[in-house]
Amino acid sequence: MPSPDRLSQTLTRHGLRQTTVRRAVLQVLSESSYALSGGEIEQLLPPNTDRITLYRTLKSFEECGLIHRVIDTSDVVRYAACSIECSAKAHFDNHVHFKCTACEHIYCLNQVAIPAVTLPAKFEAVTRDYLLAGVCRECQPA
Amino acid sequence: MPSPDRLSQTLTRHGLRQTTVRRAVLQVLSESSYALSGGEIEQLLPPNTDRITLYRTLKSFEECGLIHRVIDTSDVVRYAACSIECSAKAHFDNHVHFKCTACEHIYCLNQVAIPAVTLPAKFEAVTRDYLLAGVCRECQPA
DNA sequence: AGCTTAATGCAACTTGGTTACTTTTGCCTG
DNA sequence: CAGGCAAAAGTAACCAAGTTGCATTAAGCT
Repeated sequence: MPSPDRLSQTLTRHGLRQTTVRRAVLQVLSESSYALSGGEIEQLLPPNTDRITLYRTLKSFEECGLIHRVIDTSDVVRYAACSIECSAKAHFDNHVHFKCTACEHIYCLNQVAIPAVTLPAKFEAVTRDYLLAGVCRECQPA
Repeated sequence: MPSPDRLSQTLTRHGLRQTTVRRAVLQVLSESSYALSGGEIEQLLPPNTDRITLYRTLKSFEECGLIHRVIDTSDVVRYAACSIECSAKAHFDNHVHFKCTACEHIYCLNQVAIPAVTLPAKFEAVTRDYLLAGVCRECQPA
C-alpha cells in the first residue's frame, strides 16, 4: 500500500508527468497481488475513468519499464508492476509466474528465479518467461 | 508435410469426425514451423473458409489434445500442433518456446526441455511453460 | 503568470472471438 | 446401401479488447 508520495516519486523517477489517472493506475497495480488485465484495472479505478486513457497509461508505463506484461495462454494481456527497477529495454523480471487454475489469478513468485536453458546454436535469448499453472495457496483444498 | 491419409488417421485417433475444414486446419498447423494465430490460419486456409468453423475447430482440437496454445505476451492466441500424443488433460508439451523479436514467429524448440523449479510450500504446479525471446536462427545478422 | 507540449476525453472504428439458430453432413445401424 | 441421429458447418448478429484521429485540458518549465 504505497503512499501517494511514493507513487508520485515513482512516476517522476521514470520521467513521467504527474496525472490523476497515472497515480491511480499505478496504485491499483502495485496493490494487487496478482496480474491484472485492462478490464480488471478499469473496474478498480474510480468510476468513469476513461478507458482509452487507461490503455495509453498502460502503454507508457510499459515503455518506461514501470510495469510488465505477464505471459499467458489467454487472449487478454495482463500487467503487473515491476518489483525492481526495470528500464524500457531490459526488464530484470527474472522470476517465475504462477497461474491458478481455480481462481485464475496469475501471481509473481518473486522468490523463484527462472532457471537457465541451453539453446541450440545461433539462437540468442534476450528475455525469458516461465509460467506455471496449478492450484495456488489460497485455493488448495483444506 | 503429412499425407491426407495421415491427417485423417490423426483425426480418427483423437475421436474426431472427418471434415474438410478439420483436415485443412490440421495440415496448415502441422506444416508450419512456428505457432499460428487464428487469423494467420484463416489466411492459409482455402478462401471463403468460415471463420466461426475455424475457431470451433481450434477449440475441439485443443480439447482433444491435438494442438496446444503457445504462451505469449501478446493479445492473440497462437496454436501449434502437438508433436507427441497429448490428451485433453495432460499435455506432454515439455519443450521451451522461442519468440523471435525480428520475425515475430514463435518456434517450438522440441529438443530443449523445460527445467524444473522448486516452488514455495502449498503451490502445486500441473503445467509449465517457458518462453524465450530473442533473435532466431534465420534472423541472425550474418 | 504564460507558454509549450504532453496527456486527457470523446467518437468512431478494427480485430479477435463468441452465441444462437438453422442447415448440412459424417457415420453408424439395420 | 438406405435412413436416421448427432455432430459439424454456415449465417447473422453480437461482444469485448484495444486503437486512431482530433479537439480540449492540464503539467511543468521559464
